[in-house]
Amino acid sequence: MDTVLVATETPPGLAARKKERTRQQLAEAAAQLFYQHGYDATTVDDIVAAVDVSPRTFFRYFPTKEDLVVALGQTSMGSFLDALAERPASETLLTSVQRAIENSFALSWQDTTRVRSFLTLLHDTPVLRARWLEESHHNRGLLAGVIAARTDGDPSGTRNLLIAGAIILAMDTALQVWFDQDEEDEIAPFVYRALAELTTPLLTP
Amino acid sequence: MDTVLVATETPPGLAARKKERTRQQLAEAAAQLFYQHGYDATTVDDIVAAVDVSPRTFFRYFPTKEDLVVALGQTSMGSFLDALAERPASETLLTSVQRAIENSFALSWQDTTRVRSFLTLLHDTPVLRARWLEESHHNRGLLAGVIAARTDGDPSGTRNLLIAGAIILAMDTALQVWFDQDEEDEIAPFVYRALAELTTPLLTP
DNA sequence: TGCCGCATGACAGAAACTGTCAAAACCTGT
DNA sequence: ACAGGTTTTGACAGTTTCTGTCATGCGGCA
Repeated sequence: MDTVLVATETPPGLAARKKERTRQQLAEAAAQLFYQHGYDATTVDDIVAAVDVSPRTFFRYFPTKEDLVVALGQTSMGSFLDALAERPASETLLTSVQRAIENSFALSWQDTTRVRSFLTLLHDTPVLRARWLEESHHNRGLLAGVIAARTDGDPSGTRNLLIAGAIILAMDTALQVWFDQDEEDEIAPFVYRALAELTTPLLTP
Repeated sequence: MDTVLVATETPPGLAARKKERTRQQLAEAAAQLFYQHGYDATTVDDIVAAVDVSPRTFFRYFPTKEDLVVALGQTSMGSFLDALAERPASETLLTSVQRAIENSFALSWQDTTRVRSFLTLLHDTPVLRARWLEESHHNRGLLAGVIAARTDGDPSGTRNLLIAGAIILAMDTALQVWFDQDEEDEIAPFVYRALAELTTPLLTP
């Protein structure tokens, strides 16, 4: 996908590595503090104090405090879209989606306690939930693009937008239902079940 | 539209009316300013100056500046849920939804320029879009409750959540598509078409 | 080593909120 | 119409999030 097999590959360099490290440290510190004291009770000053950078620097990494939720929720939507794009258009979209999930989300769903922590944070922080929904909305657009490439090629067509939305909806709903039941079962089956149930939703009397 | 023919009716009282009036004035002033200068360029001070109340008072009516979007987007979701709840469970959910829409949303969708203004605001103000999505998320929960009452009575069941989500999804998508095409056609048909297309989404190869 | 560029820190400041308390407006009963 | 109780409002101080700006410093490179 990007620069492969070039011998003189430039390994990110010290500066780039340091930058990525700071970003990770900020996200991690924020996660701990959020999970411990809650989102509102945690100030940006608290976060930067834990990493020992200036508040100004924080906002160079994250445009807003809310945007941390995108870093914390780093599910592998990118890999999912890549995986889906590579599935043959000859198979059913439903199976393509399932295969793509197996090679992307399924991995991040292994760590159920991590997922549960994140969902808990979303559950009782409306402003973060809003920001997360906006992220889902964005991802829906990307997904519509991938689906369009399989079919008629129109990423703004009603049908493709609907299908993309439905897939995101199934994932969201499945996570919600998984979250509501307290068992620490695997997450993936919930998603597959939700996807299956979507195929005949509005018809029953 | 208000207080007709009842002599001894307790008309909300002077205070209550004044309060409602202030709320409306704030929302209206905000709408004008937002549409004219944009959301970010409009400060709370600007809004309260137009209505001549103190900034502190504004936050007693709207917890945050973002919450204005709920007042501006006052589509008749309440009436829709009421109307849907009164439809007989014997008819298809799809037709129940259509009938309910005819008696609620269809009316507010008449004013296409108003709807377009609102959608434009949502379009280029991510933070408002996020807040609006959160509102939709909330409404989805209410809708799931109404649907549950028609069927198995479990508002947290996967199926009911999915169906509720799908209906909201159809509306959202329809509005989006209507917004993207520039014609000032009626909105309702777009929604009905989206609802119809949802009945067989994931099956095509 | 010396130069360039980008990341950082240290301000100052705007804007969105929040708590608190006194003044004003409204409502109730006489 | 008026007194007393309740509710709403305004004023003020303070916190928190976020932004512009500029000087300093570190990493990259000749």
